[in-house]
Parts: sequence; structure tokens; C-alpha cells
Amino acid sequence: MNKKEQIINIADNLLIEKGFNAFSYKDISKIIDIKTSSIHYHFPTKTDLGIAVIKKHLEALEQTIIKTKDKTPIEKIKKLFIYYKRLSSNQMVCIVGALTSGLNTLNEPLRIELLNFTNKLIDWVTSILNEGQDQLIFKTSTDSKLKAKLLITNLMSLVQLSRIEHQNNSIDGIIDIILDDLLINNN
Amino acid sequence: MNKKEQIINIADNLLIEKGFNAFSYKDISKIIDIKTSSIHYHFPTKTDLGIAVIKKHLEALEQTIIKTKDKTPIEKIKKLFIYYKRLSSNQMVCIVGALTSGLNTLNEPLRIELLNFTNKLIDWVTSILNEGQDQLIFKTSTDSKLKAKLLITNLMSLVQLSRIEHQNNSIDGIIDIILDDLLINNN
DNA sequence: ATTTACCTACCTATAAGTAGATAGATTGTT
DNA sequence: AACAATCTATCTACTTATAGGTAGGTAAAT
Repeated sequence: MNKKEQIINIADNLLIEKGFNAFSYKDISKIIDIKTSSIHYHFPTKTDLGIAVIKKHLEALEQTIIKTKDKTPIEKIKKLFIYYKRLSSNQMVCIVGALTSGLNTLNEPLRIELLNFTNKLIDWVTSILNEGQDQLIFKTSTDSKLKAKLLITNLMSLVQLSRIEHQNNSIDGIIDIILDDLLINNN
Repeated sequence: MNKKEQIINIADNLLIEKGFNAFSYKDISKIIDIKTSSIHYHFPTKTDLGIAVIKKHLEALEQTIIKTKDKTPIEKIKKLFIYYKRLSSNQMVCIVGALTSGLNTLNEPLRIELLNFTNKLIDWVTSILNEGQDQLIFKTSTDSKLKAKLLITNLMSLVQLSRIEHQNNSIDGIIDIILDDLLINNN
């Protein structure tokens, strides 16, 4: 892994762990032993770095979408759950949540990239829900896009809450409720 | 309103709008025309200020709990919805969400105060759910505390999402879904 | 006489970013 | 193949701005 990728990965960790306004180039420089000016070479501004981090997430999401193409809706949705569970157990939050709370402090290009990622995620989950409904596995709903948003935001803030509580026992229980709530004939 | 209260209110706004690490004493000083050192007089450290902000929220919550004591569970829960709706239309996030994403950058006393607030909120919502179940208005659930958390996280992330989308048309729709989901005989 | 609520004038640390140098790899030209 | 030009990825050293906080003074209220 080259330095540029390393920088993105460290930035990703710091961002998700501390928030965008609470990590600096110096933090990165200390971790991977590179001067801050060299980070500026790769990412002239912090916004550029933020965009790179989101792009990485976007690519990972696209990979997941492709890889799970032929799986069942339940397997797909579980993939999503696992992702948030892992965040939670690592005391991290979703990138959307991490950036949204300070949204008004980010500049336009970064905000657009975040919106981009969010839309992709929403669209994917919406399609999973539709698929599940067509296969009569998931309960029907009038507006599955809305339901998708609800599902995502649920998971997002769930990891946030469990972070405060400093014990993520509740997360499994809640995720079970959410899944149950999605399925037909759950009992 | 005296300066101290003004400082808390401005800090509250800035915190909810931008996050804890993205506002400074200078920001406050510019808005209410006071020197930063005078803010330090009232709140020696930023942590002290943060704690004061949360305490304000805690008091408001306690007031709401007292005021709505004799109302129906539905009315109480609607009170909660209204609060989040207002946040959402003002492009703000819930204080819990605002502080959680940078949680690891906050020091202990502030974190404890946040936990305090969160617990109070969870307990209140749990008691509303229990009451509603006893009165056969809400669906029963095995673990109402878990369900309370789910409800809160739902609302928390709702405001975050509407912020990203930069349009809160979906808010009402989602709130209706959540409420419907709570009630027995909803149709 | 003391406390309250402010002030001016600092300090130290850090943030983000810039300027200019350099060693080493890559590429183009004859 | 030899040589020059250019590019890549890093460095040192700097600037400007801001953050959070401190020291010490002062006018007015209690």
C-alpha cells in the first residue's frame, strides 16, 4: 500500500472516530510518519482529502452491490446490518453520521460527494426492499424509498447511541427488531 | 436575558448547527458582542460551556416531562415528534447526534453529562411506551426500553437525513410511519 | 470591602496551507 | 545507449489565522 492510500485510510479512521473537524494533517503525519506538507502534496486541501475518503466508501459500496447481486434480499440486508454492527463494535460511526452533524462547516464539493454517497446507499436499500416485496418476503409499503431512508437512518443513529452508552449490547437486540419488522410471518 | 444565558443559547445554537469542535469562543463573542475572555469568566473551559448547554437541554426535558404528566401517551409521543420536527426544519440536529460523532474528542465530564441526558430521554420514552401498552393503545413489545431507543434513534437520524437531502418533505411521512407502527388498529 | 461582570493585553499551541529544495524514477530525443 | 527534461514524492522552513486559556485591571453593584 502506497502512502496516498495510507493517508486515505488513516483519514478515514480519524474521521469516523473523531469527526471531520477534529482531526488534522498532523494527526495523520504522526501515525504514518510523513510530513504534513507531503500530505498536502497528495491532497492540497482537507476538503480534497475528505472527498477521497468518501470516494473510497462509495467504491466499497459499489463493490458490495456488485458482489451481492445474486443473493437473496435477506442476505443483502444482513450485509448492511453487519456493516453497522462492525462499526459499533469498533466504537465508530457511519460516515454519513460523522459528516452530517458538522455539515454546515464543510464546503460544497465535500457536501456534494457526501450527498452522492448517501443517494447511492438509499437507492441500493430501496431496491433491496422492492425485491423483497416482490418475492413476498418483506412486508409491502407504499413508499419503499422512504422505508429505506428510515432503515438507514435507524442504523446510523443506532451506532451513535450505543457509542454513548459505551456498551453495544442493545444493538443486536434492536437490529433483530428492525429485521423482524421487515419480514412477513415473523414468529 | 443576561449575558451568561445568552452565551449558553448561542453556544447551543452553534453546537447543534456545527458540532462541538467547530465553534469557538470567538464565534460567540462576535454574535453577542462580548470578549472571549469574558466568556471564560463564565465558563472557564469549553467543556464547562458544553456541560451548561446539555444541562439546559436536560432541564427543558424535565420540564416537558412534568408538563405532560397527565396527557395521553399519544400526546406525549407527539410532543417528542414536534421537537425533532422543529430541529429538522431549522436545519439542526439533535444534541445527542451532534455530540456523538465527535464523542472521542470530548472529555469525561462532558461525556458523562451527555450520557445523563440520554438516559433521561430513554427512560422517559420507555415510560411512555409502557403506559401506552398498559392502556392498550400501543402494540406490546417484549422490551420497551429497546423499543424506546429505536424510536429515539429514528428521530435522531431523521433530522440528520433531512439535512443532507436539504429538503424535509420526507419528515412527515416518516413520522407517520413511526407513529402508525406504534399504534394498535392503525387504519 | 468584596464580589460580579466585564475589559485589555497577552501566551502557547495548533491548524491549514505555501514556497522552495531535492533525490530518484520516468520519459523523450538524438 | 546517453543525456537532458520532466515528473513524483518527499523534505525543511515558513506564514497566517485561530483556538483555548491566563494575568491583571476596573467600574459598578451588593
